[in-house]
Amino acid sequence: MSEEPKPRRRQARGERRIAQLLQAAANVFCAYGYTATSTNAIAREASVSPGTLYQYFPNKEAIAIELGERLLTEMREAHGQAFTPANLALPLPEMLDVVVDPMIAFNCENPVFLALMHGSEVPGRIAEEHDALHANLLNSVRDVIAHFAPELSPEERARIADMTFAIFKGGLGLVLAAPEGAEREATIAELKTVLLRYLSPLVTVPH
Amino acid sequence: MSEEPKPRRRQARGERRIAQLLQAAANVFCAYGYTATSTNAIAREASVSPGTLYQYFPNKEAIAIELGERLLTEMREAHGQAFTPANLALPLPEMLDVVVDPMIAFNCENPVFLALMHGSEVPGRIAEEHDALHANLLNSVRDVIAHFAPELSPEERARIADMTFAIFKGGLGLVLAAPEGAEREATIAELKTVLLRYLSPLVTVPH
DNA sequence: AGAAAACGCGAGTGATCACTCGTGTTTGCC
DNA sequence: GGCAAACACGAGTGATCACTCGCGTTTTCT
Repeated sequence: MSEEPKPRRRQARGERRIAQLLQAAANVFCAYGYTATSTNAIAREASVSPGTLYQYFPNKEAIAIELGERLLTEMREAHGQAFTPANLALPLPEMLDVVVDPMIAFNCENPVFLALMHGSEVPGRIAEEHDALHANLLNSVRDVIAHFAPELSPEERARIADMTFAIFKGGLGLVLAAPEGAEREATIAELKTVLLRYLSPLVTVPH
Repeated sequence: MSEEPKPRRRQARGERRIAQLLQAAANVFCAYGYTATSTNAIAREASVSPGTLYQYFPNKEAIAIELGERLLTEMREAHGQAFTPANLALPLPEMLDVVVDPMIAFNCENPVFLALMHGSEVPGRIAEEHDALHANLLNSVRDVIAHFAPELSPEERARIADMTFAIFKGGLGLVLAAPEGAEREATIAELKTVLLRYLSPLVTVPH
């Protein structure tokens, strides 16, 4: 039961290669999907030989795992910053702004996140972690809804949270498809309008 | 320029095999996705040898094409029945019922449709046909919105139609994920609530 | 400087997959 | 019944892909 069976000494060059390989993997995963992407294609995108790739990752799945874990960590940070008690106390329209904007921004900067998390073709490990994150996000949304409409039954709250999240995911796809600039901003505004119109009739607590 | 280069005489048994193979393909595509599905797996699911499969389809892509075309034809029928002038003249809540219900029903009966049309891993031919269908559906939605809110600018209408469709797709995923029965019905009702609350403030024409 | 270890390479290897082919069986037609 | 065509089979084939290995280069440590 040794704690560190492989205390591999890694040089700065190695860390750079890993980042470079993960960036290349993100690009090709984004373009062709996980299954259709070959490890040689990742190496080529990174301008590196296949052998070099396998110096840093034991197999193809590990690349997606590492990429997924880094993205999930970032996502959890964005999630934590978005769903703070202070933000939750805001009136509904402002609350939507401070919760939706960071989530949108994260996905705009990391389009591979959706690509990896969405497909059912991803390795099991990521799917599990994604499910956990998904459950966490849903719980946060449930809490928000409970805060604005405490008299709803848990079943109703759960259903509304599911629907709210589904709307967000659908709108997110539109936002990512829109060209950056005014059109994207308009799409984001429209998404917030949808959420506001859906949720505001539920509010029974004055702010 | 002969019109029928291969007037293959097909027996009833052959037609049955084709249907059987397409059904099997639908099952495995649905479970594992197009890319991860092997032709041998399709043949096995259909209790048939690989050679038999290739008697009816020239290659793997052709299976997805044929399946996709049959589904698209059915979908177009459902679409045509849903967006009739008579239905369009209904008040908004009833209009939502008669348009949303057939679309939901089709996707519940053919879950492989979403699986094939959604992934970017599908062969190009289906993606093209799907884009065409998508554009048609969007146009129909735009017409509906123009009917209820004629004073909106075309850009606004387009954006609202895009968002409406995105909401529907997101909600559709939830509906398919819900177990059949009361829970699914409740999810469908919730989806209609979303659409109603989003669209009703736009209505400026009395019915 | 010199040794050890990390880095880097790319042809090679075994497995898997889409697809074929030679052969045997069933069906439709006279 | 008998013939031709459609149907059915499954081991085999070439290509592709994930992954390896032997060897040369660069970095780090003393």
